[in-house]
Amino acid sequence: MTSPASAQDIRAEQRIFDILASVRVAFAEKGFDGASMQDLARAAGISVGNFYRYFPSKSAIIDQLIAHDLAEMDRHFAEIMTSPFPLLALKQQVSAQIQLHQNCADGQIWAEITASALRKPEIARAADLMEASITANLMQVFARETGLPLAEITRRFQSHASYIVLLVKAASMQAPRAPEARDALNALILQTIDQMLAEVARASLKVL
Amino acid sequence: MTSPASAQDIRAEQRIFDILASVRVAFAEKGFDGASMQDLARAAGISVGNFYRYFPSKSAIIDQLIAHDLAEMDRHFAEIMTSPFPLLALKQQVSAQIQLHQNCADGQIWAEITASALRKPEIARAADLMEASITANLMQVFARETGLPLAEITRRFQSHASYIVLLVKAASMQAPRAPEARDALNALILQTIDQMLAEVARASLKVL
DNA sequence: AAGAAATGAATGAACGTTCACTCCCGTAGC
DNA sequence: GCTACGGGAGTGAACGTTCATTCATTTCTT
Repeated sequence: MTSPASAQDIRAEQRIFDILASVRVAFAEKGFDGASMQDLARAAGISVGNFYRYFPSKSAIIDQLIAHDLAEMDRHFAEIMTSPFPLLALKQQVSAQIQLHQNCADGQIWAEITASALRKPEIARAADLMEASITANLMQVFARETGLPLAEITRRFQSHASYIVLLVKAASMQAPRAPEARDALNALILQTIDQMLAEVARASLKVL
Repeated sequence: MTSPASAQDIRAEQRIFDILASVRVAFAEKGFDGASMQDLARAAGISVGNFYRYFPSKSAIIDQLIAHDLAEMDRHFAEIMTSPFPLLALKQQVSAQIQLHQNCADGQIWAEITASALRKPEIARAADLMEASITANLMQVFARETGLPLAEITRRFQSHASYIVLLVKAASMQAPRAPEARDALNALILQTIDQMLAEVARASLKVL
């Protein structure tokens, strides 16, 4: 942070934070293309014109929304890393995320990001950055848990990390279904994730 | 089929088939909302106005596109069921699909369907129908392989089928990445699918 | 009063859809 | 053999609407 961050700036930042939270719902309901500026304005409770005081364009809103999600994800990982058993904390976090994402709008946003990342280079860049950040964080957790050097962890378990990301994303993007069917499916997904993490944990035992 | 299906009707059907194939690319490139009728017309090589001689509206095009995909999927399953070892044939089919979908536009279309199914009820209905059809087909394959009654198969392995569908979808929706990373990830996904199918196969051994 | 915050009507472009029209080809009348 | 004609195939300009964006204006805050 290079700026002095006056109280005014902080208030503006908080405002942007709030607006993004409101806007997220509108985007989830209608999609990035489908939601008009009117929709976003209505959702955020401000006028259309006022939007352009906070964001230079509609696509900038989307960019910041994704960046905001990335920051939050980093915060989660920071929490995980402070835990005495990071792998366990990770498991709990993941399990909670899968349950949670299906209830709030996050799954729809992820689906939207995934779809538009495949055709809009700018969003693809943001999505790649997010995946890279998450897998890098996972590498940190793995390294911490196993005591192995980061380079070796990366070489051996990068794909495991990518797979976990894929599974969490896919789980959150699920269409709503009957509770028992959803629970059974979630269980299978979590089982696979556990397997991946178990493979990582096993790598550390060999060292011990 | 109740209609006599004159030669003219057949030609029109073929025309629609061709148009859908062209339109699929345009939708993949710009998304369902992002692709304008002008874009679709250009992709199909016909005028905008002429489109409305074949489809009553833009959303009808999307509906028929999905219906067309479902029909093709059913054809694949019919092929699998004629094999002497359906489970093996299924494995090969799935493996091929995962490799293939990432190369052609199918992954982007799936992502688009997934995203818009979460917010447009009509598309959600079509997507549900597709998932139901695929899992039903998988149940048939499982029943054929294990010799167990369909009801028991469904009770025990419905979630396995849903999980396989989820994995194949997620695999095809992957953002492009380095070949070795992609292959490693695909291997993990296929490993999980193999596990699911192995669980099904094990059910039949208990009977023998 | 001064400046920041917020408004919503105005703007031109682009949207999905329609429609009056041309083109083409097989056939009937002469 | 030539012409007139019916109708399906195809066109692209025009329609009303909605879009993202701008800006002159008003409302808050201090």
